[in-house]
Amino acid sequence: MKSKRENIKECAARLFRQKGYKATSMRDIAQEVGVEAASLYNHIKSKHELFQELLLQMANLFTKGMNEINDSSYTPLIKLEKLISMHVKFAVEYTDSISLITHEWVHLEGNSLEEFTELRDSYEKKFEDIIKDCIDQGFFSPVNTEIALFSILSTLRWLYSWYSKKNDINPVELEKEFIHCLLDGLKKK
Amino acid sequence: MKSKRENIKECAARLFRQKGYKATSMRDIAQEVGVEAASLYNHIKSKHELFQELLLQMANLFTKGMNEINDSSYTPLIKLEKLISMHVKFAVEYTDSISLITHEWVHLEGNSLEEFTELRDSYEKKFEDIIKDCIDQGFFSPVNTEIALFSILSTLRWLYSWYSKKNDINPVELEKEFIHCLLDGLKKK
DNA sequence: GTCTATACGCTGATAGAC
DNA sequence: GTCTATCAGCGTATAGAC
Repeated sequence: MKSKRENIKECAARLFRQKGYKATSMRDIAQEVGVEAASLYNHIKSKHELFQELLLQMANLFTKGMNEINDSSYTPLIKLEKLISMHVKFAVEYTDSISLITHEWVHLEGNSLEEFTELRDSYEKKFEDIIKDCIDQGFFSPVNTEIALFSILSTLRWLYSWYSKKNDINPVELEKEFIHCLLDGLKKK
Repeated sequence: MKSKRENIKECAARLFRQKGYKATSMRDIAQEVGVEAASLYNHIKSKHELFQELLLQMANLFTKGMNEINDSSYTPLIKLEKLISMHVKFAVEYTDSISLITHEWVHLEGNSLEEFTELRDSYEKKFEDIIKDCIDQGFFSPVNTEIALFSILSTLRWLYSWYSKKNDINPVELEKEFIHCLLDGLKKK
């Protein structure tokens, strides 16, 4: 059974995604939940708390997934495949919250902004290191790792929007296509 | 000499990018320009007019560029290279306004929203058709054109943010790297 | 826990003096 | 064209009855 608080968070995520954080009012959220705005404050402290919780939860999920994959004994190439698979999985499972990571994080304030950007930067660094390993170990031809990272991450970040347009697509199929499309171009011939 | 109106638009674009459209107030813009908020209304009709002008201007630039390239007699592969080159050029030249295209267009209203999405959809369709031509004429191996389009466009859409982080990079070099990175993976071996 | 009532700051925009 | 003064409306959030 979903708690009232969980329900509020889901409604908020949906609206934040559709209209943006700043353009979504507490009255909007209340209407979506089916109560008056004042009642929301029995379950949450503020609008911003709601927002930062959504964002940091996602950032922590990605960090946890990255650490598990990175600490494994897979080859770096397999690690990249696992990472892509994780992004596809999250895009399907958390379509709304995940959109906030790409678009709305600028509205974070204070500690939560700092925490978020640290998690993100550290994630990106680990991702790039794995690409470097792929080159060092002869899986990839030598490319500009920064551009390769940037290109892969950009595509993965837009996955959620693309998936919501075409949700007739089988996630397993999607994953296969993406691994092929993002990695095969980098491989040594 | 820059008109006052042009100056207001530039200041607004910078702030819309940094804080988002909804979070930027007319008083913010006025401060950046160096006047009182009321004075802005001698040059513009409303905040939204300012916003939609910035967005539609960029959308029309892209459409114009696409049409010129598409109507040329280049091979589809060269057309793609020209398109990437155009994206790099615009990302360098219009860094602020271009960010609005990716992030802030949801705040468009009425006719301007309709006009914008039509321009964007038509742009994407033409882009995909060129990719299809590349496959048909044997430049690319047969791939899922939708995913290829999506992957290329996602990367190009993030160019501006990446470029603002690393503006020590030579745009000409950048262009070469991107053409290599985005197209070589698709080519027939 | 939910409601109604309300505080009060900030918003986009206008009126009218200079 | 720019300013000061001002408006009506909406924003988040709280107080207190039930």
